[in-house]
Amino acid sequence: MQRRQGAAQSEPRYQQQQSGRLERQGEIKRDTGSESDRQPQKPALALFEQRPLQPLKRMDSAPPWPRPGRSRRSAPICRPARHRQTAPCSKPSHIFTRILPPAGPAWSMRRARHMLHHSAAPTHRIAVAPMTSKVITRFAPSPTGFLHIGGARTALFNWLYARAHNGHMHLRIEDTDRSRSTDAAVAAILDGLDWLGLNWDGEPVYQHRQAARHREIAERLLSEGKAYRCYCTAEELSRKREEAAASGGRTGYDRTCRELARQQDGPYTVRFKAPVDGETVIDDQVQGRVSIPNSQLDDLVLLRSDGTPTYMLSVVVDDHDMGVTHIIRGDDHLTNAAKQSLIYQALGWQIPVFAHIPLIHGPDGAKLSKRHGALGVEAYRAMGYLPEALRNYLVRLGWSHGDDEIISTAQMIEWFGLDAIGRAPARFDFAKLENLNGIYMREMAAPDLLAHLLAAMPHLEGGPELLRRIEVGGTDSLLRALPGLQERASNLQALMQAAGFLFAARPLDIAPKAAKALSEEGKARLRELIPTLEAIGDWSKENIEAALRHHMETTGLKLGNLAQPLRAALTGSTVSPGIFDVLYALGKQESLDRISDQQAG
RNA sequence: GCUCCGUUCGUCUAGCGGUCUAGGACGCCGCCCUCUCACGGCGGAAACACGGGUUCGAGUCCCGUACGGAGUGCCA
Repeated sequence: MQRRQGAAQSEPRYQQQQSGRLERQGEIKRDTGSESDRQPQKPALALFEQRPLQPLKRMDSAPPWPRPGRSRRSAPICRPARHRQTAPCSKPSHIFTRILPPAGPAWSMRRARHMLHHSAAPTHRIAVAPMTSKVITRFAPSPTGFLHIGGARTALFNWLYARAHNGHMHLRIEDTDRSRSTDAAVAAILDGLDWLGLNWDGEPVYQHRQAARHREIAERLLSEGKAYRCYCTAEELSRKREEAAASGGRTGYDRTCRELARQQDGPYTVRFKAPVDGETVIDDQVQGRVSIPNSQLDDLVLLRSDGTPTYMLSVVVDDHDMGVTHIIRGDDHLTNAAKQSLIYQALGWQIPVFAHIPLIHGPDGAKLSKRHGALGVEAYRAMGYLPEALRNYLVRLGWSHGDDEIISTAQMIEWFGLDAIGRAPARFDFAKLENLNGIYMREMAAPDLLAHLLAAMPHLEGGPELLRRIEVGGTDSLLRALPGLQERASNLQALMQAAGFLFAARPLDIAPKAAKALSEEGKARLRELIPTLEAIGDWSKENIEAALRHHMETTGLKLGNLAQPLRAALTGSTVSPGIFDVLYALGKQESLDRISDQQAG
């Protein structure tokens, strides 16, 4: 599965183990009540002893059996070990791997950026264990709001996993709750994924359209005696729940209707007949082996009293029908996985591989709320972040590959694996995103950055207006200014604002601070400079700089004395790219005109 | 309440029983570069939640405590 290369010789045994593990998934351990009948938990050590003895330390390849997870309390034997660096690389090193010193001092960011800039798509795919079936993941958002950042990361992980295994990622819109689903939300999700570059395979599946199929499965369960009709009303249920909560008892359904002898009149829901005792085990690729007492699992509702299917039924049926092999989703679904396992079993269907990833928290450690960061991805676009930077930031939230920070999408696909996902929730940190975005912006070739900027401008604050001005003035000056601009901005919004002076109407508005530089003395210096500038034939950066430096030599001025008034006159601000760059970007005529404006004013 | 999950610098993380005097990144502080602002370079402060246990040896394994999170719907 998410094995990496380097352990080919131990593959068969691993496979065996793997399938054995899969079979155990979702199994129900019947609790007979008598101590002697109870299956004793096999200690980890006993399992090891059954295996051929091999030295545990310093192995050249990963051990063929799963090793204990980090702090798995229930059963520390299920999680495939992380073995990232333990296996020797059999394939030609990837560029990043190659330049990473094994244990040396930190390599410079400059070097990282260089690599980022020059890295090509990997030519060698990682060797993965042969799959019995193609990997199919899915992203299944409910269209009750925008695509928030946590959902975006879930989508990313699913996308990455599918791409890494040459599989497919499907998109399913979970809209079984018709009253809360909106078309606008669906559009926002599609648009958000599109912007983030997370393309899905095939057509999106709209869950509510499968309702007939879901109902059919519920009927089947009913006829097989694995589900039953429940005539309790919603009011009764909520009253019982409140009472139970008040008395500190179990809050689940009390199973009043489970053993009803015959059908009654009136509306009913269809409930799943869940096992009452024992426990359900799920083998999670991230959380490890988790067992949940069946007493915690309810006789959940499959069909509402109006005949519509609930989420719990729909996911199982759809995931099965869509051939989903790996379910990667937020760990708020962990207990659902147990419930769903029971349904899979009742239906005799193969249980997919589960991977429940921890949620993203806000800066204060609490669950993300709209107040702090649970913005839709379109908000990140509006703040001027690059999709590839956001992807890089997101993938590092909970997943890591050694000390690597700058990870191109091609590298993510090559390196991504479920085994390197952490179990602790991460907090969202704008400062780091901003930094990452700046790195990506600086590394981008000017024409590419220009394309990104232009595409983002309709979404930026003040972007549409500037866009109109750019349409009139053309992008030539912008393209010339970009190299100087791009290393001064860490998001497109700031970049756009910094570029604003290029398209400002004459005479410029001069900021108060800048006005100070345009004292009488400053203006006089500019006046003296005019002939020098006029004399420049070929308006190239080199010529401009040479002319200015010559001018300083003859006048005895320092660059600082000249640059600030010039900057003020040219940009109306005290902050701008290097003054030679500004002159070059603006062009000869515009530069001279702006200087003249100040002489008049 | 019950069930499940988690806890390494402020934040994201590396760590797979000895190589940990705990590494990297962001942020912060200082210095350098410099025409402004940035970029960049160099340096610094900063963490194994707590208590037991296992072991010759624990950040790493086990148990407990504290704290945090999730679930506990005719929501998804």
